[in-house]
Amino acid sequence: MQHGYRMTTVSDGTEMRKALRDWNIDLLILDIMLPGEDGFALCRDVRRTSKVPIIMLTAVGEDTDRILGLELGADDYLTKPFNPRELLARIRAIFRRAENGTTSDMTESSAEKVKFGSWVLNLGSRELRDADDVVVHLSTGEFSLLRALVKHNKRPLSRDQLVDIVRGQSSIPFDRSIDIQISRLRRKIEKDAKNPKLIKTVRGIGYQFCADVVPA
Amino acid sequence: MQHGYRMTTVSDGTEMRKALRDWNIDLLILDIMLPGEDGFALCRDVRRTSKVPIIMLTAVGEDTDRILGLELGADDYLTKPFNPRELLARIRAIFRRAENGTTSDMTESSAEKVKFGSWVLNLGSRELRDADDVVVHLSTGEFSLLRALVKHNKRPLSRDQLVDIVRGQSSIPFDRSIDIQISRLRRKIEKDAKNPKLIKTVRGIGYQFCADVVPA
DNA sequence: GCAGAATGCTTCAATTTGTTACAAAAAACG
DNA sequence: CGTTTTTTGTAACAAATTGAAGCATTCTGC
Repeated sequence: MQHGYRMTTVSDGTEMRKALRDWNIDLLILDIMLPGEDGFALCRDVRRTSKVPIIMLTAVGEDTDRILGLELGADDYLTKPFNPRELLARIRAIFRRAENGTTSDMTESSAEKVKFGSWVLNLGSRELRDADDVVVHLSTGEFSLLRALVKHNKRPLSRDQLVDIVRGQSSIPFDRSIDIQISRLRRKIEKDAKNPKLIKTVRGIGYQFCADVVPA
Repeated sequence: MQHGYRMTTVSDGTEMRKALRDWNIDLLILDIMLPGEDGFALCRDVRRTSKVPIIMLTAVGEDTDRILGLELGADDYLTKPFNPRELLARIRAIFRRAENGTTSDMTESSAEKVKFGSWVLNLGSRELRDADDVVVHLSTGEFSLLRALVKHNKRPLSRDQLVDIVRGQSSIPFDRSIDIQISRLRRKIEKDAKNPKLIKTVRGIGYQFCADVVPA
């Protein structure tokens, strides 16, 4: 324990992943110059599964490196040699920002099941159940779309964003496929597809999931 | 609009406070070397009333300054000369962190619902309900406009401001589209559209939302 | 009251979105 | 493999939304 923080030191990427899995890590300080794996690769890798704040640490002070680190998902960047007090200040700044937020780990913050309206969506088994616990079948695309909307609850998502999330690629200029999927999804989950309460259209922007989503 | 961000430039502390009051600022980039007030004082001052993220910007690269800035509540610190791409990366990093969180403004209790007159406007589900809890359908544009008016309650807003808020772009010289949207909105929410009580016209200026808005 | 300006509002065309029907693609099955 | 079923996307059209044009109305300062 130092300055109120408990810390664990690891020596390579494998140990890091183990620590992330076995402990509740609130902040990661990542040295780019690790033996074995490259720090950037590690950073990007962590970002795929977790939102844990990352401070990159390195002797290299080049702009491009710092930018690359930040763009890969690091939250801050510090160049060696650094003043320990500055590190501490940056750690505090990050926690101050995180205070508003939820838990940082996507894998556990996103509960296995979520509830909205009278529906329960099981994200693991990809099952959607109504109030009577009856499964409503969703196709792969419909489930992905719904998951994306639910995940970014109450935030309008552009068609491009949705295509990107659902299909993992940017869309062609006049792609209407998302509209059709939205239409199909609405037919399944909205009581009145003409007056959608869950998936609303934001004209000129895209779509927005409007219901409260709570872990269930 | 640049890189998806809309920005406003101010030249001193007074203007900054005005902008913070009149607009919904999501991020503050603060140059320490301001004329008049000291950047550090300003930073601490902003922190007293708001959680808006702050990036400090300065030519002084001394450790002590950077630490002081962070300890005063800045979220990040950038030394001039800086690479614009790094600033952009840091801005994105801050928003990424904030994404988990709630609204950044303490003064605005993150009220999901607001009440005015006999109406209840749910900002999350984009629904407007009357005294009998009946939903009155608003188009995307109507909702955006109403949200803008409600947000800047009791303050006259120019057409330019409204277009800017609603459509995220500055308007062309003789843009009357806001008038038409106002007209449509009045028809829906005013008891007597000829004698508007909620949305009043401020001749030569624009429009003003006059009712008391309270969290509900 | 009058002229000029600002605002209100109707009409209508352009754009955006919703949905149906159908074909292509993919998956499941034998 | 070929067949069947399911899923997905395209084309086409319907519906909703929006803003421009233009005239009506209201307001302001004489």
